[in-house]
Amino acid sequence: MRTSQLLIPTLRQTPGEADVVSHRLMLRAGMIRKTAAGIYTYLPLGLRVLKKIEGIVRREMERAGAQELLMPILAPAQLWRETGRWDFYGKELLRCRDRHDREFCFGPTHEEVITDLFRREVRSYRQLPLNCYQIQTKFRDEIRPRFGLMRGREFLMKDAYSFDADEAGARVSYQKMYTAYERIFTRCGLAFRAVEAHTGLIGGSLSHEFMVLSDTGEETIVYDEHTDYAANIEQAETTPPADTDDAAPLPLEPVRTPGAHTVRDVCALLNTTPDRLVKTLLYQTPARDVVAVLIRGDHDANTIKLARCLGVADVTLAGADAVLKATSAPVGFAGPVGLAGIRLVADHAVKAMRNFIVGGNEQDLHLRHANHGRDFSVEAFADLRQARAGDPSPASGSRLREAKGIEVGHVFLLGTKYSEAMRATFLDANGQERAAVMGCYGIGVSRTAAAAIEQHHDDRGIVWPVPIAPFHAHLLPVTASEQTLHTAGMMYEALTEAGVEVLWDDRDERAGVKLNDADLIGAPLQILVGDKGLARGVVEVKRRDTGAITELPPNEILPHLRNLLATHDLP
RNA sequence: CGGGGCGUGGCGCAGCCCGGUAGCGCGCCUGCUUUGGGAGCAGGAUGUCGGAGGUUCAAAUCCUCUCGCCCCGACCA
Repeated sequence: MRTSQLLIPTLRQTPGEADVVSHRLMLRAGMIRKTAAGIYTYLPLGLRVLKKIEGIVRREMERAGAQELLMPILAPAQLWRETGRWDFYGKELLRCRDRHDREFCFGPTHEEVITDLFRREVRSYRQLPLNCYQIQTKFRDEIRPRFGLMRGREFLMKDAYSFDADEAGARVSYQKMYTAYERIFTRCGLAFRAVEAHTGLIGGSLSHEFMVLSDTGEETIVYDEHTDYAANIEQAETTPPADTDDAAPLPLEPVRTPGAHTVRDVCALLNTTPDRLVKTLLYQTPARDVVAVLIRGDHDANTIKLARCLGVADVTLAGADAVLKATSAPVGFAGPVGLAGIRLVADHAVKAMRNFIVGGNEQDLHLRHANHGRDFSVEAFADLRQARAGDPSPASGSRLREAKGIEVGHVFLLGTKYSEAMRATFLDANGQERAAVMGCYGIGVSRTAAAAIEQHHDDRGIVWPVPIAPFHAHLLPVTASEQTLHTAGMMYEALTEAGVEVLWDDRDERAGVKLNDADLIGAPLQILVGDKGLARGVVEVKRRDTGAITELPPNEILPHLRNLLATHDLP
């Protein structure tokens, strides 16, 4: 296509709203423009990239046996009430009413709608397994949209839903999607890692996230260098210390700790280290009950694990007044000894400790040489802390490492959560009615575009991987002579005819402007046509990634381009 | 929702503290010269200073309210 006929409003300066690389470059390259907070218009260049990613996703979905359909963007409240998510999903679910005052929501995900379709249309096990997907705009009313397309409110997503007759079949479907995702992100040219994940608002029993590795990622993952083990840090299991401290119990001893309400303060005052302390954290459940959890001083609590252990939907850190009420002390002095009337659980690292320091449930008081079993008892020891780099890997025991990632895909084995709630059943071979076993599988298409830029850029602009580049080649006449323009025109026709996606910069601009825009836009190859080269009968093919230039006669360029575009050493 | 910050021409910003009727760079338009990494000269256009109210002889500037946006946090897939 010709630049003069496309809306590609490149910017020299970065608009003030953009902070992260992908956001900045997408604005500057004229790919997107903001319409409202977290809501963007895709300009021609941006849309071409989305279409490229969609194409890869479609091919791999079809290969894995999924079929495409398209569900509505609005869903009736009634369906969401059936699964309880109308209330449970919270403010992220954008709701509206029609002229008859009927309630609807903008679909943030489509389990309800697809399950409704399934229960209406599928009767027999003979129709299973079934896997349907769509590529559609989703809306989630995020608390804080940010980073451009990385966390928008409106975004493009591929979501797939599988229905199987039994758990074993569902696991096969899950594995097929997992494999398809690996192929998709590999084909997009991304360095990624599949990690064990928690299931959040979607629910289910087994889940993996596909993380594009990038320092700007919002997620932290831990991984084992020596095995396949990798997990979202929120999900990663921790193992209890191998050795139990076998010191003889010493008598419990109160110690004054004026003003020391943090682990650090107490350690400084008592000349010890955080791993000799046990902090008592108070949380509130949705039912407003206060619960206490014991965590070693150098560890952090994991609220997802805690909520799971307590059997509640979620927990939030208790406020100062709730702490005062439960412990009769200000924040910073809570302890398990003599703490009555509330549930008390402990991280399994605490089980191995002896003679540790705890809060005294009184202002400016701590207790030394506390021991569980003797001075207090807990309801349960469990994995309740956040994993961190250096922890032993659950797979090999070697030390876990940490990395940042951008979640671009997420697969869930749902089980029968939705099919039971919505009575999505079928008759099995014995004529028995059974609930379908489901899985669901999402890919953030627009987020993938942003993640690709985070991973593939330099200080001049975007460096697109070939499969998702908006154009393969950028044709740049760098002089204004008749000869140059004529040659460029001929090459444009010939290359386009041959199926190469060429963006022809036919603007009346200086070479510098064109070259800078080309670097910004980031097509993998640039074709420079100018008087200098033509005097020797050649044009130049320049790789965007390495800057390497090859000189060739115009009529020999096609095979060279094809070769470059096909090789994997391009980004 | 808590904390911080910002709304001044298409973009980036100054001016605000200390009120006197708006300026710079880039871009845009015209002409001439230039033309292989964001040209030079000359001329020109573009601003309800986010909105409403108030104080004042006078408000971009001070006060109140309001809308929008960005960053950090809480939150989330």
